[in-house]
Amino acid sequence: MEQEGLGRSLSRTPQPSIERLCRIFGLLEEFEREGIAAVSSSRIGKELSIPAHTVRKDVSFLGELGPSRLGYSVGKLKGLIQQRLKLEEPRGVCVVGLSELGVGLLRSGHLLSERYRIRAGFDASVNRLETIRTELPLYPLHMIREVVTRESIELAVVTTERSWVRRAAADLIESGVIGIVSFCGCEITSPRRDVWITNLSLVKELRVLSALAALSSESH
Amino acid sequence: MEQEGLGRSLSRTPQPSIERLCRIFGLLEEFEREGIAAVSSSRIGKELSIPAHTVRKDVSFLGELGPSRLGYSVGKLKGLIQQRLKLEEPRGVCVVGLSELGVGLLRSGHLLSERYRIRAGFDASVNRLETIRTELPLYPLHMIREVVTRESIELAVVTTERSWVRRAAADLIESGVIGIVSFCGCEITSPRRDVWITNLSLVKELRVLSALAALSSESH
DNA sequence: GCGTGTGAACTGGTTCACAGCG
DNA sequence: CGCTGTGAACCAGTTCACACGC
Repeated sequence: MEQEGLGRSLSRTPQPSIERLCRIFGLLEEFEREGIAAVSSSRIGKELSIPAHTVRKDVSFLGELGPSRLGYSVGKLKGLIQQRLKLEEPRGVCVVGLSELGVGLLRSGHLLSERYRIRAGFDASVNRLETIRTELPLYPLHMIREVVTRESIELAVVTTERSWVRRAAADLIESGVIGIVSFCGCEITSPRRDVWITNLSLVKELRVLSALAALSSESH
Repeated sequence: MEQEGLGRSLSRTPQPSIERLCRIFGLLEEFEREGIAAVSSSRIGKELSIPAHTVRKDVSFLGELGPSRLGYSVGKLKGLIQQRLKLEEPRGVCVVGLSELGVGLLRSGHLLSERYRIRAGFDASVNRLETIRTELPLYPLHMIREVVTRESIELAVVTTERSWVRRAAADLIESGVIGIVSFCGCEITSPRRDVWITNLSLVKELRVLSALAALSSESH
């Protein structure tokens, strides 16, 4: 006797599938905006460079979608992903480190889904804080714990310089953040199993691209 | 009779290994800066959350490192990765799309390795171009082909809004770019096998983080 | 026909385990 | 002994192949 349908847990879904489902979700939002009502696994696959059978397999991890064999209903599939991946509830976000890149992210926050509202910015330098013109509340680094707790911020994007990241991450985690995107050029690892960290690095991406290009051209 | 040592091609190295090697390379640069001369596979692994044997396997794809059984020489390993992954030659970079995020990236370009120099910025709006204060040369979008060719720019970071990405990517590719990092919130795919594209999206990362957090807490 | 859903088969990348060297 | 290097074993995730519904 096992749990069925809605109740089944996704905990044994492979992480790559979860990531693809998040990408699919973003694509479905676009389709919805364009007024497209139904979409096939192969269309999704083409758009995201994922084989159609992989799309179908990923979707099948979500459980029952109900019958409809002429492509997925954009709305239904989007709703299902949202529900099963717990993407419905809005989460407060903060930006830590307000150098050029940090400010850029802060200011482009309106491009994020409205589910991820930027609620605060932090920087080590009070002088710096004063020069930044924005309507968002800005605070010095040492107020992370107070503010993150008060505003129940759950996600953070960190763009400080190397020497500050670990400290900032520790403070964030202590204040109950559940996920961190680090964009500092160095990598940090999570000290706790219940806090997830993603490291992004433009240099790393540029390196991978040049390596791939160089290696693929090398083999004729 | 097969090719040996220096000559062996990396073309059958798994792509995940190539990516890890690029991350290892970044770490080694840090170690070098800190004056650390030797480092073990387990140290590297701990720093990057990669198992030590995977680090060793990845390194072994590079071929001969020469004998030294008490950890890797930071300098030698860095040199080897650089050479085998063709990371030595500097590559010109441009930023396409100068909204908040684009300007942030443009302005934080000095944080990139000096191998990746930003040589130009592009935006659709001439008005916008005029308001941006920078020493870097800025151009309207329609000059991509001319400028990219002239300056032999090989890599691009694109942060335009959705509707412009594909056009911009097409122009970039036509002008000989070998890799594109798209940071537009939507995904684009490469029309050519010899041009590599990486899609980055902050929203996607935030979604993955909340999904992982929600799912892992769900299973007690 | 075209499309999804899914157990079963497969495979590339990871992991193991141990030889070899300092 | 610790640490690298690597063929062989393994397995998670992908891919296949086919049942079923429109």
